[in-house]
Amino acid sequence: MSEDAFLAAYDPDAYGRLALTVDVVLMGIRDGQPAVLLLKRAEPPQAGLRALPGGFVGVEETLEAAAERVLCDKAGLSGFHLEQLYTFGAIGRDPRMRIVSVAYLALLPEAAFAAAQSNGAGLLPAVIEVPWAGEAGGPVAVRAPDESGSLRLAFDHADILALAILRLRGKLAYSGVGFALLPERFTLRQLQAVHEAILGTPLNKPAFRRRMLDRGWLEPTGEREAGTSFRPPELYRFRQP
Amino acid sequence: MSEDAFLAAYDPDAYGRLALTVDVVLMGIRDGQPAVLLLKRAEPPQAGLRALPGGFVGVEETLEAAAERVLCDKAGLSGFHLEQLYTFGAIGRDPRMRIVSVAYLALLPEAAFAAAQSNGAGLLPAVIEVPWAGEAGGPVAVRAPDESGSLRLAFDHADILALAILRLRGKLAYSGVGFALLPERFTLRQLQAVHEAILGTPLNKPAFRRRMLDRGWLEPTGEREAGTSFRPPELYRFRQP
DNA sequence: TGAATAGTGTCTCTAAGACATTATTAT
DNA sequence: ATAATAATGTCTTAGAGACACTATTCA
Repeated sequence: MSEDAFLAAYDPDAYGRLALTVDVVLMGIRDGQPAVLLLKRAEPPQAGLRALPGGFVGVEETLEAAAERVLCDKAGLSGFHLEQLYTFGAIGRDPRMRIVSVAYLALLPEAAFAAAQSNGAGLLPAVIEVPWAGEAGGPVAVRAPDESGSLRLAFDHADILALAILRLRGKLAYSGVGFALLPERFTLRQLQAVHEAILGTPLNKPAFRRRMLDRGWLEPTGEREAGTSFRPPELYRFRQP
Repeated sequence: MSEDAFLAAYDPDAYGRLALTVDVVLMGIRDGQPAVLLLKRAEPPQAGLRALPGGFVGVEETLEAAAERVLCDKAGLSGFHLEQLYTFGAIGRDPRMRIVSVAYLALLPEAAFAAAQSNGAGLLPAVIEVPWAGEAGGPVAVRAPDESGSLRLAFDHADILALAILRLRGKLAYSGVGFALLPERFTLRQLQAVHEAILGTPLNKPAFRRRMLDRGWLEPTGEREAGTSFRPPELYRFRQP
């Protein structure tokens, strides 16, 4: 049957219902480590587990608009880097009903990440532990800051988070995503710290500087960081090449 | 409102309906050029334009299963490389109703690509013209083989196709996707031709051979291509490292 | 002046491009 | 032998890692 014929004969009530949601990975750097903002589930199923903030997609709402709405409603934020990750549609991923979820990744600079906690409806930061050295990915552990045990994530949210880190790692080298985790003006040291946190490995300082400067991504502001001790580093700005 | 509260109060009939489909980019190499299998739309809207094969996602059906069903129903094929590309959810992308579509990319070796024409329900090959030299992407043109004018694609299918090529280009260097476009046994020349067709640029032979062999992806079969003239090239097999 | 951090110079090593050369087969 | 294509050797160049060095500021 052709798509048209199917569509012409399609009766939405003849089949069971299928819901579409977005889940947003709100990621930032906290104390030099990758971190994510999670809700603690109050109700069953999976009460007590941490979950990514999410919401249903309205019929007259773009997927991206739905993700922005979640970012605003749950974290009180707007205007940050947002990109689609992947769509999760396993049959039993939500025990209540068939829910297909489009996962989004939002990147927050340190200040916005902190602000989301005060604004937000119960969003709590969790440190992302990255036990794998940087290849094909694998399971990801999260823990509450200053605690040792790892938190369990609801539904398939651990998979979503693992994909977010993986995507971020992959895009870090050839795209400007790293800058979305920094304030408007930043030092090269801060930029390198962000890259090291995401990649989970130390980087070579001269090579890193060369790469970044040769890319043409960095615009020197001429200003230097105030209030620091010793030689104050130069502040740079991100310039889309 | 929390996700749970929303869900508890959620009445599927209180809102308008939103449909979920999959659209599949069936891609292969034809006469040394990237090509895609398209349906010619018989009915309005956009009758006469070419469209990607697609179908609705069943309530008890995985997204990937839906894509495989399309691959089987429309092209009579099964078991080929299939990966999710992106989810398209713009409001007006389909004029009939709100349809969110999860795009998939299927990669077919030359034989399967040809077979899909005879098996299939009106699938026709179209050559993908890649006018951009290899950077950030852009509009993609398709034309019928042996004709010069470019075909118009229905809905947002040109965007989907552009993303498919872009994804393929990006993954070619560091993943084994290229092998999905070749038969089980192939020569290094054929492999290089596939890479050149996808990237749209000639490659250096010794460097290409070194890269491929050093990767550990290639297993020599010890056999050589039969029926060719002059020195017959060695046949290799893809081995997941 | 010394401590601490910012920033650079330089050597080496690896990998890719360019180009030429050798190898193998059919006629 | 010659033609045609497969496969390799080698030189050069670009970029990354390692490491040591210089530069700048505060106490």
